[in-house]
Amino acid sequence: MGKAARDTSKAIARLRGVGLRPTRQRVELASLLFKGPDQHVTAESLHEEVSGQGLKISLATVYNTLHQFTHAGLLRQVVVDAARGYFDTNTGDHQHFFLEDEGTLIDIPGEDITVAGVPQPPSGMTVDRVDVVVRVKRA
Amino acid sequence: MGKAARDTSKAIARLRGVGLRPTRQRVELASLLFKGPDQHVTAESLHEEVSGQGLKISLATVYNTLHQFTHAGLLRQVVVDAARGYFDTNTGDHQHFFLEDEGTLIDIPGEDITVAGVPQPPSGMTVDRVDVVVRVKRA
DNA sequence: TTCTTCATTAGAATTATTCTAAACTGTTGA
DNA sequence: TCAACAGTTTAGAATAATTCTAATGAAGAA
Repeated sequence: MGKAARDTSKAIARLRGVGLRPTRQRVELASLLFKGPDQHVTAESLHEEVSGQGLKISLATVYNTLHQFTHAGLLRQVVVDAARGYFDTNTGDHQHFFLEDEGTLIDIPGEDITVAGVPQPPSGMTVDRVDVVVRVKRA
Repeated sequence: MGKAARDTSKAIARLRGVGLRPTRQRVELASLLFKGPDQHVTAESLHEEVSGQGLKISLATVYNTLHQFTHAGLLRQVVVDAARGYFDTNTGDHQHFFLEDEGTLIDIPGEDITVAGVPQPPSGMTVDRVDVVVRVKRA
Protein backbone atom coordinates (compact mmCIF):
# COMPACT_ATOMS: atom_id res chain seq x y z
CA MET A 1 0.00 0.00 0.00
CA GLY A 2 1.41 3.42 -1.04
CA LYS A 3 1.60 6.44 1.16
CA ALA A 4 -1.48 8.07 -0.34
CA ALA A 5 -3.55 4.96 0.21
CA ARG A 6 -2.22 4.67 3.74
CA ASP A 7 -3.12 8.29 4.45
CA THR A 8 -6.57 7.58 3.10
CA SER A 9 -7.26 4.60 5.30
CA LYS A 10 -5.93 6.40 8.32
CA ALA A 11 -8.20 9.32 7.51
CA ILE A 12 -11.20 7.01 7.20
CA ALA A 13 -10.39 5.36 10.51
CA ARG A 14 -10.04 8.73 12.16
CA LEU A 15 -13.35 9.94 10.82
CA ARG A 16 -15.12 6.76 11.90
CA GLY A 17 -13.53 7.17 15.29
CA VAL A 18 -15.29 10.46 15.88
CA GLY A 19 -18.57 9.40 14.28
CA LEU A 20 -18.24 11.31 11.03
CA ARG A 21 -19.33 9.61 7.88
CA PRO A 22 -16.25 9.23 5.68
CA THR A 23 -17.36 10.99 2.55
CA ARG A 24 -14.96 11.63 -0.31
CA GLN A 25 -14.50 15.29 0.67
CA ARG A 26 -13.94 14.63 4.35
CA VAL A 27 -11.47 11.88 3.60
CA GLU A 28 -9.51 14.05 1.21
CA LEU A 29 -9.40 16.96 3.64
CA ALA A 30 -8.47 14.76 6.58
CA SER A 31 -5.70 13.13 4.51
CA LEU A 32 -4.23 16.49 3.66
CA LEU A 33 -4.54 17.87 7.17
CA PHE A 34 -3.15 14.92 9.04
CA LYS A 35 -0.66 13.41 6.65
CA GLY A 36 2.37 15.27 7.92
CA PRO A 37 3.49 17.44 10.79
CA ASP A 38 1.06 19.75 12.54
CA GLN A 39 -0.09 22.71 10.53
CA HIS A 40 -2.16 25.87 10.75
CA VAL A 41 -4.61 26.48 7.95
CA THR A 42 -7.30 28.94 6.99
CA ALA A 43 -10.36 27.92 5.01
CA GLU A 44 -8.92 29.73 2.00
CA SER A 45 -5.45 28.22 2.27
CA LEU A 46 -6.82 24.71 2.64
CA HIS A 47 -9.16 25.21 -0.27
CA GLU A 48 -6.26 26.36 -2.43
CA GLU A 49 -4.15 23.39 -1.39
CA VAL A 50 -6.99 21.07 -2.28
CA SER A 51 -7.55 22.72 -5.63
CA GLY A 52 -3.83 22.62 -6.34
CA GLN A 53 -3.96 18.84 -6.06
CA GLY A 54 -6.64 18.74 -8.70
CA LEU A 55 -9.29 17.78 -6.16
CA LYS A 56 -12.64 19.49 -6.37
CA ILE A 57 -14.22 20.52 -3.09
CA SER A 58 -16.30 23.66 -2.73
CA LEU A 59 -15.23 26.39 -0.37
CA ALA A 60 -18.50 26.00 1.53
CA THR A 61 -17.67 22.37 2.18
CA VAL A 62 -14.20 23.30 3.38
CA TYR A 63 -15.77 25.67 5.89
CA ASN A 64 -18.34 23.09 6.97
CA THR A 65 -15.73 20.40 7.30
CA LEU A 66 -13.31 22.53 9.30
CA HIS A 67 -16.08 23.28 11.77
CA GLN A 68 -17.19 19.67 11.95
CA PHE A 69 -13.62 18.56 12.57
CA THR A 70 -13.30 21.20 15.25
CA HIS A 71 -16.48 20.08 17.00
CA ALA A 72 -15.29 16.52 16.77
CA GLY A 73 -12.02 17.48 18.45
CA LEU A 74 -9.82 16.79 15.43
CA LEU A 75 -8.92 20.45 15.05
CA ARG A 76 -8.71 23.50 17.22
CA GLN A 77 -9.63 27.00 16.22
CA VAL A 78 -7.17 29.80 16.92
CA VAL A 79 -8.28 33.43 17.12
CA VAL A 80 -5.39 35.81 16.58
CA ASP A 81 -6.37 37.92 13.65
CA ALA A 82 -9.63 39.78 13.24
CA ALA A 83 -9.38 39.26 9.50
CA ARG A 84 -9.47 35.47 9.31
CA GLY A 85 -9.86 32.26 11.26
CA TYR A 86 -7.09 29.73 11.69
CA PHE A 87 -7.42 26.03 12.38
CA ASP A 88 -4.69 24.03 14.07
CA THR A 89 -4.15 20.29 13.69
CA ASN A 90 -2.42 20.30 17.05
CA THR A 91 -5.23 19.90 19.56
CA GLY A 92 -2.98 19.32 22.54
CA ASP A 93 -1.97 21.78 25.23
CA HIS A 94 0.08 24.50 23.57
CA GLN A 95 0.20 28.18 22.73
CA HIS A 96 1.29 30.35 19.80
CA PHE A 97 3.65 32.88 18.42
CA PHE A 98 1.86 35.05 15.88
CA LEU A 99 4.06 36.76 13.30
CA GLU A 100 1.99 39.86 12.67
CA ASP A 101 3.81 40.82 9.49
CA GLU A 102 3.14 37.60 7.65
CA GLY A 103 0.11 36.23 9.45
CA THR A 104 1.95 33.05 10.41
CA LEU A 105 1.48 30.91 13.52
CA ILE A 106 4.19 28.94 15.32
CA ASP A 107 3.43 26.51 18.13
CA ILE A 108 4.81 26.95 21.62
CA PRO A 109 4.77 23.66 23.52
CA GLY A 110 2.47 23.65 26.52
CA GLU A 111 5.29 22.41 28.76
CA ASP A 112 7.36 25.50 28.04
CA ILE A 113 4.87 28.15 28.97
CA THR A 114 3.02 28.77 32.23
CA VAL A 115 0.27 31.16 33.14
CA ALA A 116 -0.04 31.90 36.83
CA GLY A 117 -2.39 34.05 38.84
CA VAL A 118 -5.56 33.74 36.80
CA PRO A 119 -8.26 35.09 39.11
CA GLN A 120 -11.41 33.15 39.93
CA PRO A 121 -13.78 33.39 36.97
CA PRO A 122 -17.04 35.29 37.43
CA SER A 123 -19.54 33.23 39.43
CA GLY A 124 -21.38 30.58 37.48
CA MET A 125 -18.60 30.46 34.91
CA THR A 126 -15.91 27.88 34.33
CA VAL A 127 -12.66 28.25 32.49
CA ASP A 128 -12.91 26.72 29.08
CA ARG A 129 -9.39 27.45 27.94
CA VAL A 130 -6.53 29.83 28.52
CA ASP A 131 -5.04 31.15 25.30
CA VAL A 132 -1.69 32.86 25.12
CA VAL A 133 -0.68 34.65 21.96
CA VAL A 134 2.82 36.05 21.74
CA ARG A 135 2.64 38.67 19.01
CA VAL A 136 5.99 39.25 17.35
CA LYS A 137 7.11 41.56 14.58
CA ARG A 138 10.27 42.22 12.62
CA ALA A 139 12.82 43.80 14.92
CA MET B 1 -19.18 74.02 34.24
CA GLY B 2 -21.40 70.91 34.04
CA LYS B 3 -20.21 67.37 33.69
CA ALA B 4 -20.87 67.18 29.97
CA ALA B 5 -18.89 70.36 29.33
CA ARG B 6 -16.10 69.09 31.53
CA ASP B 7 -16.01 65.80 29.60
CA THR B 8 -15.85 67.80 26.42
CA SER B 9 -12.90 69.94 27.40
CA LYS B 10 -11.06 66.94 28.73
CA ALA B 11 -11.70 65.17 25.44
CA ILE B 12 -10.38 68.13 23.47
CA ALA B 13 -7.27 68.28 25.62
CA ARG B 14 -6.71 64.58 25.19
CA LEU B 15 -7.06 64.81 21.42
CA ARG B 16 -4.70 67.76 21.22
CA GLY B 17 -2.29 65.84 23.38
CA VAL B 18 -1.93 63.11 20.77
CA GLY B 19 -1.98 65.47 17.80
CA LEU B 20 -5.48 64.75 16.57
CA ARG B 21 -7.57 67.65 15.41
CA PRO B 22 -10.54 67.92 17.75
CA THR B 23 -13.40 67.67 15.33
CA ARG B 24 -16.98 67.45 16.52
CA GLN B 25 -17.11 63.70 15.90
CA ARG B 26 -13.83 62.90 17.61
CA VAL B 27 -14.73 65.01 20.61
CA GLU B 28 -18.10 63.35 21.00
CA LEU B 29 -16.63 59.86 20.67
CA ALA B 30 -13.76 60.62 23.04
CA SER B 31 -16.19 62.08 25.58
CA LEU B 32 -18.29 58.95 25.50
CA LEU B 33 -15.34 56.59 25.61
CA PHE B 34 -13.41 58.27 28.40
CA LYS B 35 -16.10 59.81 30.55
CA GLY B 36 -16.44 56.92 32.97
CA PRO B 37 -14.76 53.69 33.96
CA ASP B 38 -12.88 51.64 31.38
CA GLN B 39 -15.01 49.94 28.81
CA HIS B 40 -14.86 47.53 25.90
CA VAL B 41 -16.68 48.56 22.75
CA THR B 42 -17.20 47.36 19.23
CA ALA B 43 -17.67 49.75 16.34
CA GLU B 44 -21.32 48.77 16.23
CA SER B 45 -21.94 49.15 19.95
CA LEU B 46 -20.29 52.55 20.04
CA HIS B 47 -22.22 53.69 17.01
CA GLU B 48 -25.46 52.63 18.68
CA GLU B 49 -24.55 54.43 21.88
CA VAL B 50 -23.80 57.56 19.91
CA SER B 51 -27.04 57.33 17.97
CA GLY B 52 -28.96 56.70 21.19
CA GLN B 53 -27.76 60.07 22.45
CA GLY B 54 -29.19 61.74 19.40
CA LEU B 55 -25.73 62.43 17.99
CA LYS B 56 -25.16 61.79 14.33
CA ILE B 57 -21.86 60.15 13.39
CA SER B 58 -21.55 57.76 10.50
CA LEU B 59 -20.46 54.20 11.09
CA ALA B 60 -17.50 54.75 8.77
CA THR B 61 -16.32 57.59 10.98
CA VAL B 62 -16.69 55.44 14.06
CA TYR B 63 -14.45 52.84 12.46
CA ASN B 64 -11.94 55.45 11.33
CA THR B 65 -11.89 57.11 14.70
CA LEU B 66 -11.46 53.90 16.65
CA HIS B 67 -8.43 53.09 14.53
CA GLN B 68 -7.01 56.60 14.84
CA PHE B 69 -7.44 56.47 18.61
CA THR B 70 -5.76 53.08 18.65
CA HIS B 71 -2.77 54.31 16.62
CA ALA B 72 -2.55 57.32 18.89
CA GLY B 73 -2.39 55.03 21.93
CA LEU B 74 -5.73 56.10 23.37
CA LEU B 75 -7.27 52.70 22.81
CA ARG B 76 -6.13 49.14 22.46
CA GLN B 77 -7.57 46.53 20.15
CA VAL B 78 -8.48 43.14 21.56
CA VAL B 79 -8.80 40.08 19.34
CA VAL B 80 -10.89 37.38 20.97
CA ASP B 81 -13.71 36.73 18.60
CA ALA B 82 -13.36 36.04 14.91
CA ALA B 83 -16.73 37.68 14.38
CA ARG B 84 -15.96 41.21 15.58
CA GLY B 85 -13.27 43.52 16.84
CA TYR B 86 -13.22 44.96 20.34
CA PHE B 87 -11.55 48.16 21.52
CA ASP B 88 -10.50 48.70 25.10
CA THR B 89 -10.15 52.07 26.80
CA ASN B 90 -7.71 50.48 29.21
CA THR B 91 -4.35 50.68 27.46
CA GLY B 92 -2.31 49.60 30.45
CA ASP B 93 -0.83 46.19 31.17
CA HIS B 94 -3.71 43.77 31.65
CA GLN B 95 -5.42 40.72 30.26
CA HIS B 96 -9.00 39.50 29.73
CA PHE B 97 -11.69 37.08 30.61
CA PHE B 98 -13.89 36.47 27.60
CA LEU B 99 -17.42 35.26 28.33
CA GLU B 100 -18.03 33.22 25.22
CA ASP B 101 -21.79 32.97 25.72
CA GLU B 102 -22.41 36.71 25.77
CA GLY B 103 -19.37 38.07 23.98
CA THR B 104 -18.36 40.14 27.00
CA LEU B 105 -14.87 41.09 28.12
CA ILE B 106 -13.70 41.57 31.70
CA ASP B 107 -10.30 42.99 32.59
CA ILE B 108 -7.75 41.03 34.56
CA PRO B 109 -5.19 43.36 36.16
CA GLY B 110 -1.67 42.91 34.86
CA GLU B 111 -0.31 42.53 38.38
CA ASP B 112 -2.46 39.46 38.99
CA ILE B 113 -1.43 37.37 36.05
CA THR B 114 2.02 36.14 35.00
CA VAL B 115 3.21 34.36 31.90
CA ALA B 116 6.47 32.49 32.33
CA GLY B 117 8.55 30.42 29.96
CA VAL B 118 7.92 32.21 26.69
CA PRO B 119 10.60 30.85 24.38
CA GLN B 120 12.94 33.08 22.40
CA PRO B 121 11.04 34.50 19.43
CA PRO B 122 12.12 33.44 15.94
CA SER B 123 15.31 35.20 14.91
CA GLY B 124 14.89 38.75 13.69
CA MET B 125 11.62 39.08 15.59
CA THR B 126 10.80 40.94 18.75
CA VAL B 127 7.91 40.44 21.09
CA ASP B 128 5.30 43.09 20.54
CA ARG B 129 2.84 41.95 23.17
CA VAL B 130 1.75 38.89 25.07
CA ASP B 131 -1.99 38.47 25.14
CA VAL B 132 -3.76 36.14 27.51
CA VAL B 133 -7.42 35.36 26.99
CA VAL B 134 -9.19 33.28 29.61
CA ARG B 135 -12.24 31.92 27.84
CA VAL B 136 -15.06 31.11 30.22
CA LYS B 137 -18.53 29.71 29.73
CA ARG B 138 -21.59 29.00 31.83
CA ALA B 139 -20.81 26.13 34.20
C1' DT C 1 -30.46 -2.95 -4.50
C1' DT C 2 -33.40 0.57 -2.41
C1' DC C 3 -34.54 3.71 0.74
C1' DT C 4 -33.54 7.04 4.18
C1' DT C 5 -30.65 10.18 6.02
C1' DC C 6 -26.96 12.90 5.93
C1' DA C 7 -23.61 15.61 3.04
C1' DT C 8 -22.21 18.56 -0.76
C1' DT C 9 -22.64 22.37 -3.64
C1' DA C 10 -23.41 26.69 -6.37
C1' DG C 11 -24.75 30.71 -5.71
C1' DA C 12 -27.15 34.02 -3.09
C1' DA C 13 -27.10 36.28 1.29
C1' DT C 14 -25.07 38.17 5.42
C1' DT C 15 -21.84 40.59 8.31
C1' DA C 16 -18.05 43.19 9.48
C1' DT C 17 -15.19 46.35 7.67
C1' DT C 18 -12.87 49.38 4.20
C1' DC C 19 -12.84 52.36 0.25
C1' DT C 20 -14.14 56.36 -2.71
C1' DA C 21 -15.11 60.67 -4.11
C1' DA C 22 -17.52 64.60 -2.94
C1' DA C 23 -18.87 67.86 0.62
C1' DC C 24 -17.36 70.01 4.82
C1' DT C 25 -14.74 72.06 8.82
C1' DG C 26 -10.67 73.29 11.84
C1' DT C 27 -6.72 75.98 11.68
C1' DT C 28 -3.48 79.20 10.06
C1' DG C 29 -1.77 83.39 8.13
C1' DA C 30 -2.87 87.81 6.13
C1' DT D 1 -11.99 88.41 10.59
C1' DC D 2 -11.80 85.46 6.97
C1' DA D 3 -10.10 83.12 2.95
C1' DA D 4 -7.86 79.07 1.74
C1' DC D 5 -5.65 74.79 2.45
C1' DA D 6 -5.25 70.52 4.48
C1' DG D 7 -7.24 67.26 6.94
C1' DT D 8 -12.10 65.06 7.96
C1' DT D 9 -16.50 63.23 7.42
C1' DT D 10 -19.85 60.80 4.98
C1' DA D 11 -23.14 58.05 2.10
C1' DG D 12 -23.00 54.52 -0.36
C1' DA D 13 -20.54 51.28 -3.00
C1' DA D 14 -17.13 47.74 -2.61
C1' DT D 15 -14.64 43.88 -0.37
C1' DA D 16 -13.73 39.86 2.17
C1' DA D 17 -14.76 36.26 5.09
C1' DT D 18 -18.18 33.36 6.22
C1' DT D 19 -22.92 31.36 6.37
C1' DC D 20 -27.29 30.08 4.37
C1' DT D 21 -30.52 27.84 1.09
C1' DA D 22 -32.53 24.69 -1.60
C1' DA D 23 -31.63 21.24 -4.78
C1' DT D 24 -28.71 17.28 -5.96
C1' DG D 25 -25.87 13.48 -4.63
C1' DA D 26 -23.85 9.72 -2.01
C1' DA D 27 -23.17 6.54 2.36
C1' DG D 28 -25.06 2.90 5.05
C1' DA D 29 -28.77 -0.06 6.81
C1' DA D 30 -31.91 -3.61 5.64
